[in-house]
Amino acid sequence: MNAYPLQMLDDWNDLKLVLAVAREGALTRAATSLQIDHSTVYRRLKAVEQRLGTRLFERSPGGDYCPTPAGAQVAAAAERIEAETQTLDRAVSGRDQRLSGRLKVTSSETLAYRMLTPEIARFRAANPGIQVELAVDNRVLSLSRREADIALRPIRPRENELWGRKIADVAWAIYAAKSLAPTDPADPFGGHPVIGWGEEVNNIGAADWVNRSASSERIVFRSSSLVNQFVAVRAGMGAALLPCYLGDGEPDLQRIGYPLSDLRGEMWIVTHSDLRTTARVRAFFDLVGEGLLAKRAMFEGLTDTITDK
Amino acid sequence: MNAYPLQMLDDWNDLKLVLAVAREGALTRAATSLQIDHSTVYRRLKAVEQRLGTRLFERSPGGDYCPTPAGAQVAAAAERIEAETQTLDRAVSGRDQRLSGRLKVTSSETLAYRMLTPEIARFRAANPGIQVELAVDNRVLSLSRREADIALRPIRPRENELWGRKIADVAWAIYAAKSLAPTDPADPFGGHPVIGWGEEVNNIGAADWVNRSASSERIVFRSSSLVNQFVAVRAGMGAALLPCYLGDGEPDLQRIGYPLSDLRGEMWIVTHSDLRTTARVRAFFDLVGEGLLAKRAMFEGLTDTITDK
DNA sequence: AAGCGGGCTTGCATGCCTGCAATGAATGCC
DNA sequence: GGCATTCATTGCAGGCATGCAAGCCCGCTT
Repeated sequence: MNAYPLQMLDDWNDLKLVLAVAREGALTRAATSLQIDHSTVYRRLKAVEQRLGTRLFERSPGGDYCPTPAGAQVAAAAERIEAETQTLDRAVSGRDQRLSGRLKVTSSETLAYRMLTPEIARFRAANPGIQVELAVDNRVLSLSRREADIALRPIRPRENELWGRKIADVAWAIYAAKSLAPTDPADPFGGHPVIGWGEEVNNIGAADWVNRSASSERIVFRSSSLVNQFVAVRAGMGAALLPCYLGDGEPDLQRIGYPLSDLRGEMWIVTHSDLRTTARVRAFFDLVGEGLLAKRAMFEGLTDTITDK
Repeated sequence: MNAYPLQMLDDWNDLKLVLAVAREGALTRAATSLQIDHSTVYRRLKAVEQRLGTRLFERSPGGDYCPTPAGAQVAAAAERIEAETQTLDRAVSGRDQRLSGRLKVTSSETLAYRMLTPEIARFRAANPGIQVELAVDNRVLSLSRREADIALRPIRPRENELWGRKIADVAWAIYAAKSLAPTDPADPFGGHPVIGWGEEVNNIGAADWVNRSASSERIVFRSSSLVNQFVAVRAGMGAALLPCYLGDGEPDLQRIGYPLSDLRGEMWIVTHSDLRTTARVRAFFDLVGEGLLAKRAMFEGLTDTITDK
């Protein structure tokens, strides 16, 4: 004579499962997103539908799982629950005072390539208990969804649930290999062939500038990766617009002209405000933040002799 | 280089676990409420706290688990999630068009004793695929929390998330054993000793009436169970106020006086509005509802010869 | 003070769930 | 038209969480 509710959904993980299938539209993709096997998804979904007595997805041949009204309803609820757990996850992590555990950092390619790795090495030496995971990704990973704990970004964060500090201004300049003799001092690119961004790249200040300043036929090599552009410059392929912290550190390169005053960006180190009290996040902010701050001159293009004139 | 969020709470059932422990305040009780073993709760909670890096409960000796701020936060979120799943559970059950599965019905003691069981037998015969579970409980089980699918209640439902139909008015009268000779025709209890409710019973119309109408010393036997009172009447212990559907069916009893016009109640069959489209709920409403409706005269006290005068 | 009882903690064997791998089916592409 | 790819489905073996049972600690009672 118990009064316990008769729950069909007594396993809350089933909701997660349904959500994943609804999002991905296929068992296999849902499985990879959940980091479990296809067959498990298949069997558990079957069990859930049987228990509920309702079909949650319409199976099209070719493996297309389209949610039924019931399935959509379940997925919607699961989505709300997911948001709840994400908030909770950050909140409880904010109480974590251990200097151990995982720490996921994301940054742009170039920053990782030139500036960040030595700082992380220092951090690791000081905090051997913390496993650092560096996600180099030119996409902006979501700190709210906890795709990373800390981001190093070339833009000032707008969302006010984020929290961070400015590292430095970022100066940009044109670079070419020293072995390449300038042919036209009046041209911003020194008369060299130009290395630029992919045609499809928009809304990035540097890419827009290059597209405006060099005619399409001058651009002999395009890459959406700044590191690739950098390598191309070093190989003497032409001139490219690079952040000074990337170009100045390379002895074989030289600047063509001064840093471009209208391209100054800002480098920020950012976390979610819920995580700023987490011990390992704070430690990273302190150590790496200070380390990068010490290299401020590098970011701002003040180390090169040209600017000293 | 995955961009998957780093979730500490990747197992949503952990939230359920924490909620249960927070609610019960002890591992053992939490375990029974979850219908799993103590040791499992112990180990899983330990694992969760370790993964989160935060203590969720303060252990007092003597086994008192008091939530820390973090634990309270988790429990609060879990509570919201629970509400979400309960809503969802009803919603998806509302789509269940099978005439199979479980069906939990709750009713008062007396109704089950006298009227309901034969109806359920009829229902079972008509729907052999449905397992009926009858929770006889004088507490009002929550249909919203899905402690039952269907309730038979002696009061008109107030909450507008509930849905139901009125079966009949319920008449009450004083009954005594036929073997007991009435001593005082002017007294509502015929001069007999009185059988009444426990002193602590309030807010039940019948109980209040008896307490008002009979002095405390006249009441020779008290029980919070109407069925017990009924048995006592049958044993010749005295007179009691009983619903007519309970008293009239018993050949050894006789009414003392007419049904009390100021105690007419209403018998309702009720479900959650989300469940009214569920096939097995609808079937129960149709079959049992009709069956009880056919016995309306019994509820309204119209079968006894006294009222025919 | 000693016995008792409730609740937490831990070792051990079982069983279920999971991952793996093979099979089958369907679509798109060359 | 055949091949390659993607996805669903099912048999099978291993591992991990679970339940069971015993041990332990603490507070309460007599």
